[in-house]
Amino acid sequence: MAEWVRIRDIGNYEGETVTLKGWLYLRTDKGRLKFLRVRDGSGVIQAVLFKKNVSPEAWQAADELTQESSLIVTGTVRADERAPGGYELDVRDLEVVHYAEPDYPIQPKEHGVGFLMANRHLWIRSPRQAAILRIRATVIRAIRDWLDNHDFVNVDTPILTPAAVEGTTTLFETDYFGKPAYLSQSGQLYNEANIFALGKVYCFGPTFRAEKSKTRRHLTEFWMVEPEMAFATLEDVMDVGEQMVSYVVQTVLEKHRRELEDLLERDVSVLEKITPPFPRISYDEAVEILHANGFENFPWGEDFGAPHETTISNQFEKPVFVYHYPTKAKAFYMEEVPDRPEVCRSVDLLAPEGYGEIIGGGQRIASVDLLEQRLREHNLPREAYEWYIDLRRYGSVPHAGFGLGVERTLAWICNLPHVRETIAFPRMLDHIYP
RNA sequence: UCCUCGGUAGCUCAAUUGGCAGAGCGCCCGGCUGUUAACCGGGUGGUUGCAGGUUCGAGUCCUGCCCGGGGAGCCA
Repeated sequence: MAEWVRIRDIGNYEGETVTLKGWLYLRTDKGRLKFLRVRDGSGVIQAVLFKKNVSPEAWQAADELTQESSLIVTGTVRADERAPGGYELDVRDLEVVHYAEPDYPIQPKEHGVGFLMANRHLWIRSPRQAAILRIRATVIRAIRDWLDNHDFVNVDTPILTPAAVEGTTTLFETDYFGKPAYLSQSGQLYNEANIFALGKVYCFGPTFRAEKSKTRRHLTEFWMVEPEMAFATLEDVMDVGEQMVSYVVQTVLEKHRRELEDLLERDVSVLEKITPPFPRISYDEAVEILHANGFENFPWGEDFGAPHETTISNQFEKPVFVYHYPTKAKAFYMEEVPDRPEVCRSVDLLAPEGYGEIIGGGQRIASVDLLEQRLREHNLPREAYEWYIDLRRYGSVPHAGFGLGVERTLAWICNLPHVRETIAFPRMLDHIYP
């Protein structure tokens, strides 16, 4: 057998005889000539069989190949403009590992999303879905690389959390040795403890929200990276956010330009513009934009819904930071703006093209008194927060952080209609199979 | 939870005013040395989501239920 190579690297082997191991994606017979579209997880290539060039056994084997059969092919790599991808394999030998049963449900044609989701375990084999999953891996790695290279320490925060931190209506409850426990919605509060040990930290893991949300932007289980920094302010959050997001986008462009253009039909020119700095506007300015663009009656003080976010982000080519939200519209731990307590030092980053909020964060309350006041205002059980209050009692510092949602970021970069395509097995309201 | 659209062959869909259940793809058989979701010929394929009702007659009309898509609300 010749050297086993990956299809992605096939251009390095022009004129050489190589072996590929993969699955049959598509077959076209033309008499004594067969075209086999073979994929191996790294890419797809067209293998060409001429009857006169292979053994009768190999020809017979190829004749009986069904879609998704696994196979090993050996042949010569040849550049050919007629082949998708520019290279094809002139097959000399073919071995079938397993004949797939002839009723593989997913055809290379249009299918409904309900059918595809029911067959998600097979759908991920299609080139477009596999490309998204490869880009997802690049996004995650780029995030980690950027943070690791900027002195952030990765500290894992717990997924099982104790009772009733902020009400249980949006938390998944589980049984913890006879007591209720809840799947984590965020690692932020634990991150705030970790920065006092390590300065700058991040956690990166799955988070769970039991919200009855049924939109293109919501999953019940999704992945979030949450950096947190000691001796930091709202402005530091925006600085880090725009640097990190830009690095992620440019890294994806560098590694996946061809997949973005060919498989995802992404206009990469809009991604090329994603470089620092990002526009920064206040909540007040955002409300003015709404008033001038069809939402004349939007009341100051309300949080933005999806149509509002889209209208605001459509004013810009880059993601836009919106800061200083009304204090009442945000979480209890947000630091207030000096001399203007009705707004807080919070920030959201809205992705372009209507993809919504991909970052939410801000500066945290540093004072014991203000934190205790906020806990009372929000009717939160003080005993559950004793440890959190301690952080303000022993060397409190200004600190800030944010969370970035992997799936929404990926949906935006890949220009996907729905976040369900950004993860291999999405968990949604009413969908937990397969 | 609310609004809205939908459910017909394995898939994507059609079926006029209530009047014979259809096509393409897939799959099976045959043909073709450059196909790009090939093409040509033949074959295969149905509890019209479920239950009830109106009617000589229901995929079509009515009632209830189930399931799915899109959106809203919700959303550290």
